[in-house]
Amino acid sequence: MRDKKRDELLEIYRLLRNRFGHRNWWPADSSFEVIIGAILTQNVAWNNASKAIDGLKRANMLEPLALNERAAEEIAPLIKPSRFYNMKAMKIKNFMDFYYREYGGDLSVMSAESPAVLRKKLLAVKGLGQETADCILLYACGMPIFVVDAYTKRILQRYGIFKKEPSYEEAQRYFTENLPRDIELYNDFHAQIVQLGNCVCKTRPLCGSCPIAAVNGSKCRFTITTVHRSE
DNA sequence: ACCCAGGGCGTTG
DNA sequence: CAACGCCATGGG
Repeated sequence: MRDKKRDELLEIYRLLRNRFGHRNWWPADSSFEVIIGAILTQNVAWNNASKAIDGLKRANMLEPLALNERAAEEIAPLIKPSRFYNMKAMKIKNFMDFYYREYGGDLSVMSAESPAVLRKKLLAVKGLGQETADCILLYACGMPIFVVDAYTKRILQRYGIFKKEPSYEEAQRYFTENLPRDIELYNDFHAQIVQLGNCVCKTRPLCGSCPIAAVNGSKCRFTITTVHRSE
């Protein structure tokens, strides 16, 4: 059947959704907070990023105008829990410069760009890579862009869809070419994958050294029905 | 005392 | 392009 890949992906999503319920992403009070959160959560547990967000909020810094006026040195101490805080303060700074220079600090103006153009512009901001840019496009701008992370690539490999871990582009292409162009599906699918990564068994089901979710010749089901929730 | 988290950049080979 | 080192906190 021509829709075999599509059905397989939808089956993975169904398993996850059935296990975890709708994830209702992105966890934030505003779209602007999504953008800052996307930077702060780079290579760190969400718990840490969340603390950094609280730090900004307590200083009344999680607003475009306030954040735009502050130097990176003033932002850094507020986001220490997010790890790599000096780098991330500079990344936030770089984004704010771009945000005001190009769009006057107005998200609706930025969101009026075409997804392809905006993606390219975001990637030109130092500190925003593909995953961060795509998180902004999908979760802040509501654009139909599938977000790939380390877990996503591992799923494709451990399911045997790819023999080795695919590149970001390969993984993204696989999802967007085989799934219906459905923003809500893109939204929750990625959230489900992250939730799976946060589950605890012996080790995390999708962590690099997980013995349970390793390829075993047949299709890996991640022991979805047997892993425990981390929450 | 480990290990790893919802990455990205700069530098090598 | 792949494979590194670097950035440098907090929870299990």
